[in-house]
Amino acid sequence: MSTAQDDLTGRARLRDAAIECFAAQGFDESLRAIAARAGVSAGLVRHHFGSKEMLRAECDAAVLERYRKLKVDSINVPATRLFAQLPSSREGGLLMVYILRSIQDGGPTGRTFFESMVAEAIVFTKDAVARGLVVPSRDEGARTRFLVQQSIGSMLVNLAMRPDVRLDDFPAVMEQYMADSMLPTLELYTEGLFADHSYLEQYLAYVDDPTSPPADLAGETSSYSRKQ
Amino acid sequence: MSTAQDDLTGRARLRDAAIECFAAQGFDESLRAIAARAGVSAGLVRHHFGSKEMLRAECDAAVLERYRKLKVDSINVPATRLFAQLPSSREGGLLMVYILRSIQDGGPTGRTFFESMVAEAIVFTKDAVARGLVVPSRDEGARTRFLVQQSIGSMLVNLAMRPDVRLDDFPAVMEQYMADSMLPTLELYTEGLFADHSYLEQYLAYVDDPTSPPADLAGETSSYSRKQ
DNA sequence: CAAGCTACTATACACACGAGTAGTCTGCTA
DNA sequence: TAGCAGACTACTCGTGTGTATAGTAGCTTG
Repeated sequence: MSTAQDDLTGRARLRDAAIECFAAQGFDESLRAIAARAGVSAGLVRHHFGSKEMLRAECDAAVLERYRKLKVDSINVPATRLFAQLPSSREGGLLMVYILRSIQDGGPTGRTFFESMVAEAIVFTKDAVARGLVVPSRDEGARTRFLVQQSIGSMLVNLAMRPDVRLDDFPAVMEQYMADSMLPTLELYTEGLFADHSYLEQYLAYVDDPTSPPADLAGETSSYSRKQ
Repeated sequence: MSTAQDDLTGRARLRDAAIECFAAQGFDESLRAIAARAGVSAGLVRHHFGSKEMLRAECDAAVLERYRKLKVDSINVPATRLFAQLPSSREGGLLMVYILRSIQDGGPTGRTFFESMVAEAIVFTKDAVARGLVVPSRDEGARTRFLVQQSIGSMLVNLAMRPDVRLDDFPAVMEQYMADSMLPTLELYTEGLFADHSYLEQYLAYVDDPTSPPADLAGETSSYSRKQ
């Protein structure tokens, strides 16, 4: 077995450097830059991992494992929000940014992360609804998936719109995001956005009877059927 | 000036092909693939645009212009939602996907698109609040920016999680996204998510007096609503 | 002490991309 | 018909990338 000793040598240093480089710059970062950050030669990647693809696979696995570990470690430390409760520490911020990069990349790894989050959010939301903390939905699965998509997407856009992420301020990125989004999120989740129920009711009437015209935003004008 | 005639020749065909390739595959798509899609040689790019960067700059400008045009053309055709009302037609879907790719890319062009959307959403929301359609916020600017970030991010994640986008089904992508997200969006915007106001109140109390402990998720225990 | 293995470096190869150049074809004009 | 300007193609070049190979230092082991 190889845990503590190897974690000090090149292999683990290379993997950790790759995780940080991938998180900071994206998965197009060159092997030479990763090796330079690890303080080793570039050829060492092949010696230890065989290829860049295998290096990334190991990074993905390591991040997923650390993410699960961090999650179960904090399961008894309830956060103030439903989603994105973990990026407090540097480790959590790094993992979160890496996962966001994976989703931004669009590959199968990002899908795995995303589906994993959706799955755990579904059971979480189901419990919250059962306990009366969250209002029920007409389609729980669709709502939860949508909420996760929104939360992840919001963080992803926030990350992508930054000029450049310094390699060390992962927690700062996440903390500032939470500082900016906490109030709007709580407002939206608590008080909603629309002043009345007309849009929702009109949509429900429309899906129930597609011949009736759909809702119209500028409700004072004449509503004409848009399309079917 | 060159409009109708040149639109049939290589330059405009190349630009349109580049827009579709960038939207479908991202901005890493090679010039050869773009030229092949346009049915011309790769060297033509340099002849007409000078470099790939300049080609993309022209694509960005063209998309921005078409986006504005499509927006003002549909200003008298109110949509059913606040955001993302345009991707009905093929043109609208293509432009939307291109803009999403720009934001995914993270460059200055994406920032321009994003800030433009935030700016127009702010005036839009302000009007909606004044007309009583939307509930007011404690920080209108932050809320609107957050809502745009969420909407864009949700579409972006939805796009990124797809295995591959066919080059012709841009409207299908957007329509399916809207079909999946319409109900959850209307539910969330109309009915909110939390069953009561405790989380929001606790947060407001916390920011008002940071010495008090922050909110706790398992908050069904004591409801000390210490309102400011 | 010597053999051997492991971690590691340095260098080189193959490939793809964008960039650049020269030459050909086409259509208009005088 | 002659000529010319622009549209367009085919080819070459330099660079950066991932990959592969040869070789070296250091520690382990019989």
